[in-house]
Amino acid sequence: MKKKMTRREDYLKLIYTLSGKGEVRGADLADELDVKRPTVCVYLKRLVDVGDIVMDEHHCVHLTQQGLQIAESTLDKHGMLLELLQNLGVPSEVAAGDACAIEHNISPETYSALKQLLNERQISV
Amino acid sequence: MKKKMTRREDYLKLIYTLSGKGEVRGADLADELDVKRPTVCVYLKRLVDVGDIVMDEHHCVHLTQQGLQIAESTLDKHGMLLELLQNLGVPSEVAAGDACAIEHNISPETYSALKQLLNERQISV
DNA sequence: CTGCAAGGTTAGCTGCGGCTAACCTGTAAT
DNA sequence: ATTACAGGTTAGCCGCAGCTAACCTTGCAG
Repeated sequence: MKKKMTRREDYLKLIYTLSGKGEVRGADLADELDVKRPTVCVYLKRLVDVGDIVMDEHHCVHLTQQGLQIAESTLDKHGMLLELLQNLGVPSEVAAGDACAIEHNISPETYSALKQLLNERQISV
Repeated sequence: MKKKMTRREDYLKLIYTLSGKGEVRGADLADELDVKRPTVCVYLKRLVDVGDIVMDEHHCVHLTQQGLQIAESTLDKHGMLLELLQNLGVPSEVAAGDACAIEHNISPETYSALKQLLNERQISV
């Protein structure tokens, strides 16, 4: 029975995003994820263990190739879902929340089907 | 911070479904949910506490009005998602799994939007 | 150079939803 | 009537992802 790291994608997505704005520290993550610093500290050690990130000598977080791949994949799903829901008329705020909730749980098949649906609807505008 | 009973809807859905086939016992639930009997036993006590079910003198499970409402609402979402995904070409098995994963997390707005989308597509066949 | 504030870490706790081992109970079969 | 078995329950454990309190380590201002 493999245990699911339910917040893994949330951390990696955020690290990816923050990486575009400079060095990523635990306190930043805690702030954005709305959890406390010790929680982040402990979780980052697990992400190091599974090979998603590395920490440099200044405690800054960097994605590994593996972490980068997961982050990009998750952000891609998130973006697709957000666009689709907005296209369907769901208010942006609500759509963002739903996209976050759904993105961790869709199969490749559903991803493809929804993406194609989005493409059709965008073309037909 | 209210703790989420993440499996609540799964239990209620299943109790609702099994109720149509006779008395519902804990062992049946354990079997279907793929967890052990003690796990079910403990969880059922929590469902009693929150007012979703009652247990009769023979240890059989019955939905309260509240539990019934949640079960029906969840099954409704599940059915809608399943139909939609199938309509979009996602294989039934996969669609069922995704519907299960998504049904717990969609907002009323997204529900409405997806339902309307489904209606449009069904009409346009 | 010193000291404080910001941020990292550790220890120890919580609730959730699992598990096993062990025990209790009630019905059905011999 | 006895017994065996199915099913319910209890106790005690686990890992996850939170928390607080307390501590350690900086780096920067003065």
